[in-house]
Amino acid sequence: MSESKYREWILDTIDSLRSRKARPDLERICRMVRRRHGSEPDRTCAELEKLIQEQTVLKVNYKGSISYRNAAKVQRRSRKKDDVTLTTAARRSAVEEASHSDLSNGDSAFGPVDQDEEDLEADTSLAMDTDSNADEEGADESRDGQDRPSPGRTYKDAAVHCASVRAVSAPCSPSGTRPGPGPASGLDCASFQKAGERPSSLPPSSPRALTHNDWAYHSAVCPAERQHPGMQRDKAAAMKPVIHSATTSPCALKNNVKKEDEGKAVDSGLSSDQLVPDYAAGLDETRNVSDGRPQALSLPSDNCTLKNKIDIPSITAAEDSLLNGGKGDEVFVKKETMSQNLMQWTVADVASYFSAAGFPDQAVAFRTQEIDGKSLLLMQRSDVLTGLSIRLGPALKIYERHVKVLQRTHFLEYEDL
DNA sequence: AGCTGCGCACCTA
DNA sequence: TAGGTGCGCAGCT
Repeated sequence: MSESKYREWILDTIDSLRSRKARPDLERICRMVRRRHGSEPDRTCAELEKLIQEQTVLKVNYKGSISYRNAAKVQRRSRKKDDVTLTTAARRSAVEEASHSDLSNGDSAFGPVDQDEEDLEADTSLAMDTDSNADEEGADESRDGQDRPSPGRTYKDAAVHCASVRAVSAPCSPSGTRPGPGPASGLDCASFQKAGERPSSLPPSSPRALTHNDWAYHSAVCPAERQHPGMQRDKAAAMKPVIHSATTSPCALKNNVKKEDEGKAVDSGLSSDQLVPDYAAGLDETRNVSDGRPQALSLPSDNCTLKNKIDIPSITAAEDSLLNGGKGDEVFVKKETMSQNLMQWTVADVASYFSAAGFPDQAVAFRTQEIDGKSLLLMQRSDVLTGLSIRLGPALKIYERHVKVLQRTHFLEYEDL
């Protein structure tokens, strides 16, 4: 309701700014929305964040400053390359359809996501400092406590509050500090929503869509990393290895995955575009992984169908491998086992899974909503974010790290079989 | 003062 | 060459 209203306002505002050749940045958007509709900048900012998460709006770093794009329009731009990407994209289509169909309400704002990002996923981390982590956090705060008094807050304050991004992105700004040499570096942080976000039929705002120096951020998820632009690179670099080892070690994928990654590095050169969806989620995940949490997620219930068959890392690795062209048999086997079971998960299994994944509170919500394996496969982003009445933070993590991964893996496997 | 329109330069495909 | 983007400036309210 009010959300769609905001969505409309914000998109109109972005369009309006664009039409008058003004940069659709946070400040202008907030100002215009306020002037036209009387909405508080904070609120506008929060809503904008949501739209970014949905990819209805793309957040990009263009010529050194943050701009927002109406994803529905951006995506019209580049199709050619998308066609190329379709190879992989097509495979995901099933999942993607499921996860996006209602999300974007036809806006098809699937911008920043593209397999390119997947390709880059690993390496891109280097370039991603740009991001807006603080942003997210700020936005989250706004969301959590929207009533938060913002007396006398100016648009700029809001901008700062919501998009500390700017400060953060400064380092990679135009002045040439963009991480990484040349455009190739532009691609970075990709991964975040990497796979599965875009219906194959929507070549949308593939990275290419945002040309120039656009960097799309998915500002929703990934916080920490982005906050420290300076250290991000290092951090990311440091993490990379962690990711792999942590991810692969448990299973036989190890070698395959590693090779894939090497390949990725190369590929990334291609897609090097500018799109930089917040891939922090990935890093975030990484962190968890290294913490040893989700990864070795041994399924909780003893009687459940999942039992010891699944472990997040293996799924992820398998997926990565798959999405990147990996063909390790082991991967397939693993996945097969996993998704067959997924169809058989009971409500209790699902709850146990999330509980074991570190979301005990949210697991209750799944149980309450009677989400079993089949339902889980049908869940869309919006279902997870809003349908379970769970907090946005964990909801995002659950969706991006678990639901989406499970769905993707399941459908991919389905196609492969 | 703030909003709007737009010429123009820049950039990518 | 076409099309997207946005700076910078002038005019308007």
